[in-house]
Amino acid sequence: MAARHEEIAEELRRAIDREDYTVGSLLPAETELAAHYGVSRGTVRQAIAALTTEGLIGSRQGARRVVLAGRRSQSFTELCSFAQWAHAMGREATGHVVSSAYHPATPEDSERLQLPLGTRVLHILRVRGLGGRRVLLERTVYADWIAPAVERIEPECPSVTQRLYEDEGLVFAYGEYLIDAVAAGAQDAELLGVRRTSPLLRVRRVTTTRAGRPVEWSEDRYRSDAVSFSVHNSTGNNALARKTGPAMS
Amino acid sequence: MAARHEEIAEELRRAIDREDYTVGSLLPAETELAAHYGVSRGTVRQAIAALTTEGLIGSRQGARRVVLAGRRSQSFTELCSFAQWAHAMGREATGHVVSSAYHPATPEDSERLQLPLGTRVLHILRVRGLGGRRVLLERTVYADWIAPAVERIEPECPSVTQRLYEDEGLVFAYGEYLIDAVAAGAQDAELLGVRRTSPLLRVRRVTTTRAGRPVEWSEDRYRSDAVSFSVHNSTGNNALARKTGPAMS
DNA sequence: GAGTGGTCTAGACCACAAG
DNA sequence: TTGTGGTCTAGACCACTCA
Repeated sequence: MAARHEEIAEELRRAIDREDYTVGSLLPAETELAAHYGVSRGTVRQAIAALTTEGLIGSRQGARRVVLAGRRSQSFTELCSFAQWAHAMGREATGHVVSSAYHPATPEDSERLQLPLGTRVLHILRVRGLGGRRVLLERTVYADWIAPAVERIEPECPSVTQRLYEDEGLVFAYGEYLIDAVAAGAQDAELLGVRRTSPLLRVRRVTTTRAGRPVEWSEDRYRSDAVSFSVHNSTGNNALARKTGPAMS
Repeated sequence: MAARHEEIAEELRRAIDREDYTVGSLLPAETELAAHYGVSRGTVRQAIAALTTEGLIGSRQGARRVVLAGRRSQSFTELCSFAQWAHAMGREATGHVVSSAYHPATPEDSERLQLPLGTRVLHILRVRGLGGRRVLLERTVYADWIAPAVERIEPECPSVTQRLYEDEGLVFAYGEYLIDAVAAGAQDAELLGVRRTSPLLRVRRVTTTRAGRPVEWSEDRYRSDAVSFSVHNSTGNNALARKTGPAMS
């Protein structure tokens, strides 16, 4: 059973999706919503806070809240799991392990995974497909404590994330993403079926458990004609930041 | 005077920056913090909610909160304003208008800026520099109601955002960003001083006022060796989403 | 000036984690 | 079992927007 504030948040999202509240229109006052749902004002505010961080509505003291966007963003799970994302869109995801090997943790591995230098970590190179087309190259490094479970997964498994949840109860809870563009190298070009020097969208990410323990870090390269990323941002919720690249520092 | 919960949030951020609380360590309990700051538990929770959406700390029911990251993300203002971002890093930003012209709003303009089809909107192409290097090409479309104010700004003005605030009191409050990679075209290559087909990071964005009124939309192309973007995300705060590109739809 | 959201309190009960 | 965060309430006062 979900919390009452989550139910209310979900009802409001649906109402926005249904265009009961169109983009640019005003939401009812907190007190009206509280009366309508039979809850206290605090609970309504909690529901509304969720929609605010999702970028769906905006507010200013003294004025009614405004509907900013109508599209529902996907859950964190769908962001972490390529297969679950594909499934939510009604498409089929494939996965294929190109190589898999243990290496001692480099200083970079060590810092990102919070492991001692030299710990044996598992490097895996995967090609991921969407609807029959190769769209993504994943170069992933797994922490030593999860590596054995990853190794037990068959090479063609479409959803590693789901398998790690089913087999180990492992849940991804936090992620940090660094996004830029790179030219396809020889290996990228061959595995993705694009020309060398084609532009690719690169995402370097670290994913951790609910307890803050890093599980994996990965460098993902997407075909730029197949995938893009979207971010909602506001004065009250600055999840996105611009960084200088290596050539500027 | 800032709200008490903001002061507390700021103190906690500084404590994390100072490494009084190191990454991976536990935060004091809510009740302890409430007693320490002499406020109620609700106020502490409000402060902590801010750090949570910033991706600095994580929490699970029943366990103490965990410090997830130490780096402070930049404000929304610094994301919107290239010049203010540069200034915060101790660098100098430049701007140069290459072309400026009115055009009737296309269906695309009309939808993104929520204006009637055919409204005369202002198209501006700018090259932005950072520390003497050209790093960004902005192709921006301004809504009719702000265009006259934009036209009055001199072509070499380093910060359009700041001028619009000073002259018009205009504040950017919400943004939606769509990020992917493209190959540099002939004009891109010439204006940015890179080879044709070089990978560029493309950001298409719409920015709106606090009242939810769209001000501008822009297609920005960054030299991929100069700039990247970072996003914090979690189960409770999914600002980031993956999208299929045109070639997949 | 009326209405609205922002802030803060003080207390209650529950669900979950960890020893 | 104990402590923790998660949920919810009922009320108060303030700051701001808008007619």
